[in-house]
Amino acid sequence: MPPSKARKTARTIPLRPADGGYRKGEETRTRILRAALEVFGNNGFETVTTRQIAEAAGINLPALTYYFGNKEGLYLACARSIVDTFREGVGRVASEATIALRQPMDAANARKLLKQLLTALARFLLLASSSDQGRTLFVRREIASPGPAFEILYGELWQPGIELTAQLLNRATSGRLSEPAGKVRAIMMIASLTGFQSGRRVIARAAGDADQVEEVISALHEQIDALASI
Amino acid sequence: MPPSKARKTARTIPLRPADGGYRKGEETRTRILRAALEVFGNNGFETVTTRQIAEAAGINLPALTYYFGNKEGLYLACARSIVDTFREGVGRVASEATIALRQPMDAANARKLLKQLLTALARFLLLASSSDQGRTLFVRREIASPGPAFEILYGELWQPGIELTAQLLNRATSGRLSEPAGKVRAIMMIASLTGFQSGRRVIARAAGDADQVEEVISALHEQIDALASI
DNA sequence: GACAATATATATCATATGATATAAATTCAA
DNA sequence: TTGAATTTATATCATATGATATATATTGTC
Repeated sequence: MPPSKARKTARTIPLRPADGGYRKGEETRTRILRAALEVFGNNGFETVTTRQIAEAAGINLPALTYYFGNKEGLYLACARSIVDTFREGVGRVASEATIALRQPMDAANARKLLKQLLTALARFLLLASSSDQGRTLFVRREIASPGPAFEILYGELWQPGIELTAQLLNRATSGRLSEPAGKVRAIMMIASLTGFQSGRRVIARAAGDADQVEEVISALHEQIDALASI
Repeated sequence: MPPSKARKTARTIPLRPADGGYRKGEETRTRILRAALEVFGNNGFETVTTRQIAEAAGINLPALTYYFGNKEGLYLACARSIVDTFREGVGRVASEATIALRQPMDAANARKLLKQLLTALARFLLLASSSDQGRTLFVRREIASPGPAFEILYGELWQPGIELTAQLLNRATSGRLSEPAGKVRAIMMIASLTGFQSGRRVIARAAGDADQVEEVISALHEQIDALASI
């Protein structure tokens, strides 16, 4: 992290706005973003160099500044993009569960919603193309040791996700699982998913990707079913 | 990562051997190692600067070279130290389980060993002083996106840990859980532990640290009990 | 097709960083 | 106490990196 060049004055050349401009510019912008998502997915903020991203995107270095201001700006853009992707993937199910929670709900129904939510999350996380799996690593890294994008990812993904899951767990056990206890278990369940993605290296690729995912889902469903007899 | 200074010739001044030397030197060595463990625990390899470690250890920069050769040497020393600590913490239980596996074992007994193993791991991970918790982050980081210490941590901790757990799961279900399926679940269980440590921020500190750990253990025990009726 | 707006490329800068050469200080066995 | 072995400190280096100034090229509207 060499130059931290205190930026006293406002930047002379303002960065390209995300919307206006020529079409080619828009394309380049997304090219950079995609490359950055891939590279930042597998390596932390400081590990990645701007030149590395530029090369991966097939552009030159100043283009990065032109489109995103600086390295951190690009990193934050990645975080926001990741949030959007998660919303596309599991936002629907999450919203339905959130709405359902506003009314009374019997335990069996809560368990059903919980299964739907975690199944959707499992599929979204584990069936993503291997180049897309980096986004989970990105989130995990920021949550585990906060970097520039922590606020965004924690506030938009992690906290709401845990809270929703915890509430469903509370209903699923007819309140026998206290609120903090529900959070503990929510974190464990979600961590078992995201952690699986990183730790699966031990498993022979032969096992079959889809089979693994189904096994993961089975395990989660069993846990949820077991809640009935807590 | 500025100078990568190709080291053609052998180092002129050999690094201080880990054993011989004066007593003061030995103390300094461990001071540096402890500081590095703390700093590398919370930040990745490239994020951490050697000056940062030197300051944390209260020594000057060349001392780092003198004792560990270079940044990577220190990082690897941290990894080896972490392996040792894990062995102190859960090696006993793990060894017992490994030995027991050499003979036939009924499912109930396998579940008992599994509970012992995971309980020990949970206590070791989650009841560590907050400055010691960094070691789990260290391991998680290396497993998730391999760095200089991957080989050590994967080979000495992750793989054997997963494999042992998977075998116990296999016995605990009287073979109904196939070998790959067992590995999937082993990874999930262990990831739920290590991930909990990182993701627990959401939970109000008020909840009480020890209570959280007991809740984690309860959840694991329930999962293990549920194996009986798979 | 002209020409303002927008986008890309080249060259260069300042600095934080890992590392070393070298000198001064400390330890401890004899 | 002396003096070689060992440890600590000072000063300095080479370079990879984030960023900018500036020039050239491209786009699309009139």
